[in-house]
Amino acid sequence: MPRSSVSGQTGRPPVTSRAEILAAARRLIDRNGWEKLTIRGLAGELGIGATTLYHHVRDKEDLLLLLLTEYAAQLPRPELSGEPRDRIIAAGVLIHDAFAAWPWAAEVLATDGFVARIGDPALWIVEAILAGAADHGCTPAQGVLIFRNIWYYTVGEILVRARTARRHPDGDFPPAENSPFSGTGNSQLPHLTAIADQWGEIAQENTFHQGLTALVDGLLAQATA
Amino acid sequence: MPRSSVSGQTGRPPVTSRAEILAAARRLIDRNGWEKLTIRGLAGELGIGATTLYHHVRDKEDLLLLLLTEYAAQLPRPELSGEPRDRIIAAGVLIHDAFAAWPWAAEVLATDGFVARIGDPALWIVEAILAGAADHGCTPAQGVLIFRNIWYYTVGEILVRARTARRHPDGDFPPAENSPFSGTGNSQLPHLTAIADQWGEIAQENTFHQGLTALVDGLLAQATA
DNA sequence: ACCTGAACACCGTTCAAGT
DNA sequence: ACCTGAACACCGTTCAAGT
Repeated sequence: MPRSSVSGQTGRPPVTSRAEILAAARRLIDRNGWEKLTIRGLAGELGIGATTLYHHVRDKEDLLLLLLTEYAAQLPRPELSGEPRDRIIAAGVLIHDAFAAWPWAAEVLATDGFVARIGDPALWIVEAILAGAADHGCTPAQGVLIFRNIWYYTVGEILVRARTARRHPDGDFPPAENSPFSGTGNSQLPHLTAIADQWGEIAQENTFHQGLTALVDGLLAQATA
Repeated sequence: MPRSSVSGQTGRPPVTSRAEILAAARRLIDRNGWEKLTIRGLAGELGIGATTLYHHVRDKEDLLLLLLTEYAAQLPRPELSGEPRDRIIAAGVLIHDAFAAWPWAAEVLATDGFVARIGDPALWIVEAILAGAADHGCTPAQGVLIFRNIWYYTVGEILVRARTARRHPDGDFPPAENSPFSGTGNSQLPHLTAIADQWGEIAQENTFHQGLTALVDGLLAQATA
C-alpha cells in the first residue's frame, strides 16, 4: 500500500495509482465480463507487473469492493415522494436498475451484510424503504422485513436473468433450453404441456415492476392486517 | 465415456463408476462446501488418477448437473391439496426447503432454464404451481408469471442467506458486518439509526414463508383484479 | 475398454531483490 | 516508496502411451 501523500517525495516513482487500476478494471469488466477479470490481465491492460497491483489494493476481493463502492457513490439519488407504498416500490426499482446496469455487482454483493460492506453511499436507499414503511404504519421490525424481502426478490431476479442472458445472449431463446418442458406428450403435465410453446417468449418479458408491486402490496397488507 | 454394459467384457477393468464418482463428490461437498470441490481432489478421494474422471463424466459442469439431477429425483413428492392459493405456497416452500438443504444447488441452477437442464424430476412442481394458478382463475401466462416470481424470490433468499451464513457461521452476527449501519449518529438516517442495534437479530429470522405468502397473495390479487 | 502421467494453459498471491 | 520476476500452490482439461 502506498502511504498518503507527503510533500517530500523520495524513492521510485509510481507507475500507476488506485484510480487508474479501478478505471482499467471497469474497462475490462465492461469489455469481457467480470468472470474474466484476472489480476494478471489487469496488470497487462495497465502495462505493469502483476505483483505491483498488490501495493495499491489488498487483494482481488478488495478491488471488487472498491469498484462497487465507487459505482454506488456515483449513482443518482433522486428525491422519492408520493404515497409511502409508492416510495417503497420506487426505491426497489432504483436498486434493481442499478444492478441491472451492472449485473456482476449482484454476484459480489449477494449477501445480507452487503450494505455494511459497500458503505455509506448505499444507506440512503435503505433509509428510504424504512421511512416508507414507517409512514405506512409499519413497526421498525416490519420495515426491516420489507427491506429484506425486496432485497431477496431483487437479487434473485437480477442473478437469474443475468445468468440466463449469458447462456443464450439476447434475442433467441431455444425452447429446449429456456422452457421447462422440452419433451412432448407427457400427460402428467397438462398445464406445462399447454404453455410449453409460449414459455420462452413469456419468460423473456421484464416483469420486475409488476412482481415487486405484488410483493410490497402483499407485505404491507400483512403488516396492517 | 464407458459404453453401456455388454456381456463380453474385454480390456482393462474399470477402477470406478459414475455412481461412485457422484457419491464421492457428494461426500466432499457435504464435508468442505461445493466451492472446494475440484476434479483433482475428487480423484484423490477415490484414489484414482484425475484424468480418469473424464471417462465417466464430460466435464465438471456435467458432473454438477448429474449430481443435481440425482438429488432432485430423490426428493419427496407429496400430494398437494387444499385451496389453489395454499397449494401454490406449499409448492414454493417445497422448492425452498429442497434448496435450503443443499444451498449450492441454487448457485448452479440460478438460471431461467434450470428445469430444462435438471430434467423431468423437477417438472411436477412447476406443474403444481401452474395448476394452482389455473384453478384460482389465472390465465396460463399469469401462471408462468407466478412461477417465475416464486423462482426469483426463492433463489434470492437462498443465495443471500447461504452466502451470509458462509461469512459469519451460525450464531454470532457482529453488528458491524451484518447490519447496514455500522457508524453512529448519522442524523440523515433516523430510521436506520433507530433500528441499527436490532438489525442483526431481525435479519437472522427465517421469514421465507411469510414473504412467499405476501408475494403469492399479491400476484393473485393482481391476476384477478 | 479403460486408465494414467506428463503437459498445457491458466489462476491469486508472497517475497526477496532491485531502483 | 515503489516496482519486479521468480516462485509457490493451486486450477480444469487434453492427449499420447500404456495395460
